Amino acid sequence: MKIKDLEPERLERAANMLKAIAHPMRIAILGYLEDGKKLTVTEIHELLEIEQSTTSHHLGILKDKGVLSSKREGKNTYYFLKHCSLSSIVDCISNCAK
Amino acid sequence: MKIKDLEPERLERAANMLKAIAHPMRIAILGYLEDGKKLTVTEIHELLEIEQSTTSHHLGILKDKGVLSSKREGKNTYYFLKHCSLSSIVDCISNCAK
DNA sequence: CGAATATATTTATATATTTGCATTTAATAA
DNA sequence: TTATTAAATGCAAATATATAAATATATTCG
Repeated sequence: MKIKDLEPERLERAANMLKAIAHPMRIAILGYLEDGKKLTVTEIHELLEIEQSTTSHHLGILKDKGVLSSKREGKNTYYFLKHCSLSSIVDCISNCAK
Repeated sequence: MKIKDLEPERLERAANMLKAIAHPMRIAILGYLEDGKKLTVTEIHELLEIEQSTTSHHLGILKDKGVLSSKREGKNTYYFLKHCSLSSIVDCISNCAK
């Protein structure tokens, strides 16, 4: 499948997913969600040492663009990778960014 | 190598590369540069049917962030992928964007 | 040299993103 | 019910990005 054969809507969706990932904090979030791990908003906000609302915003963006899914359990909401193959994007880019 | 072990500067560089890629026109450009192909600014600007200056800007961003390299030959400047593995990012994301 | 062609840069405007504070909603426990 | 904890949302200010028109620079040719 050649990239150049992508229909415009799919191109747009792919660009939006990449745009969602393309932020240092959000790459770091994906880093914590490798290997099918599931974390709550509070856990991520404490790991990254950023505001709770900022964390929630970032997670919302990642979920909205189809990068993450979430599952509520009681008071907590767990976030996790929607497609586990997405980890490989960050692996690849971090290799190229050496 | 775990993503979560990335140092902040590398995280920043990775985010900038992804941000450079995460744009429909620039994904389309990468599409034309698969398999080691080299194209000039004019060729890309005609293929995508966007302004010459806009094309040059996009190519400049991709080059500046380490996604593309360029080589001048006479009047023409050829652009091409710096790391051919970068095609796989777009392949992966376009799969997930189904 | 001057003309033509290819690319890059400058500039301005429009639009989008990031962040955190304050607030709100949701779930549970006392 | 009220209090507590977890998460989401509305808002505003600062910052960043996209686009295109106009201009500048570079290379080749006559």
